[in-house]
Amino acid sequence: MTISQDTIRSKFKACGLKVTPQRTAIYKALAETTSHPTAETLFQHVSQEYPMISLNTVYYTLSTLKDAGLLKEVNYWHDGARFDANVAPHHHLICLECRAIFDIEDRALNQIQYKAKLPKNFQVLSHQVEFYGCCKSCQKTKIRK
Amino acid sequence: MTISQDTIRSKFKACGLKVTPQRTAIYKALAETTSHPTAETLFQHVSQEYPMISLNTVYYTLSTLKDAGLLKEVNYWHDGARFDANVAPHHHLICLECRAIFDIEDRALNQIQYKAKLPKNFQVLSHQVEFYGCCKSCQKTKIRK
DNA sequence: CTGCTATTTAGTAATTATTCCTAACAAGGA
DNA sequence: TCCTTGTTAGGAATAATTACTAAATAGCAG
Repeated sequence: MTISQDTIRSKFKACGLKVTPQRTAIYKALAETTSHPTAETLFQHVSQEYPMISLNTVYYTLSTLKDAGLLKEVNYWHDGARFDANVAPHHHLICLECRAIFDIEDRALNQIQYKAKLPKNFQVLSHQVEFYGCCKSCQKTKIRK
Repeated sequence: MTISQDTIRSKFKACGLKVTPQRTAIYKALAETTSHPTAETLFQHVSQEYPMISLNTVYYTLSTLKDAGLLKEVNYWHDGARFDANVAPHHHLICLECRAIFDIEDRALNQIQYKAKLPKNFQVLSHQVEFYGCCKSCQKTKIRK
């Protein structure tokens, strides 16, 4: 799948972002794959066309595009592992403000594996549902501001 | 909530793990909280009782207990962020072997927020379902071994 | 109870992913 | 065309984690 320069241009314009070659190349590379690449992978890809590009620029650009809503991080959490001695299947509420994690026990959520349409050639071993939002105490803090 | 030394001892024995004071303290700290702490947080907590403990030991222990199935990582992914230009709600299949990520579009999964029993005082903004397992090509590789 | 061995621990160094800082650069409006 | 501000490149700094190694110790065999 390809995406035209014009399409990218208008997306950037709509977000008030300048249309630079590097930014365009990074977004294009991401939009034309379904492989959910890392920053490093994108850097290597874009480096072929722009050998002078810096990894820093890739990070900066990804951050900007994310703030603009043009991309998402699959794994919201790439910093600091978080551990849990509760090894039974359960799910989580995650506060985007303070990064608190709350448990959810819900039988229906444990069963979704059997209700969703999943490809047969992928062997599913477990699953986990993550709800993102704002916890009770952060809601209060926000109002204060 | 507290967990007895004996309970911990028998859990370790059942997994063939030696019962050491440090390991016991780390597991106890984790099992007695629902806060999903980081390695650093656990280190600080256990340091109060064992001032000589090293952060390294905490990592080693967490890794060992994880392999033994006595704990889980909430955020399987704490390394390398992965990006996606598809900002529409969708879900993922994640291969635990090669870390490949595949998209799942499933209307039912998009709706689970309204079916699950969630606490009212948490403001949910979005959610994501992650299925973990083994992708097609890694299944083949495993058989070869 | 004693000694042996493999596992575990602590300490240090190395690695990886990411962010910070700054000066040069360039997109796009005036 | 010029200016302003956002963007880029490069180098340094930071944070989380892993690697390496020698000393310590749990738990088994005798």
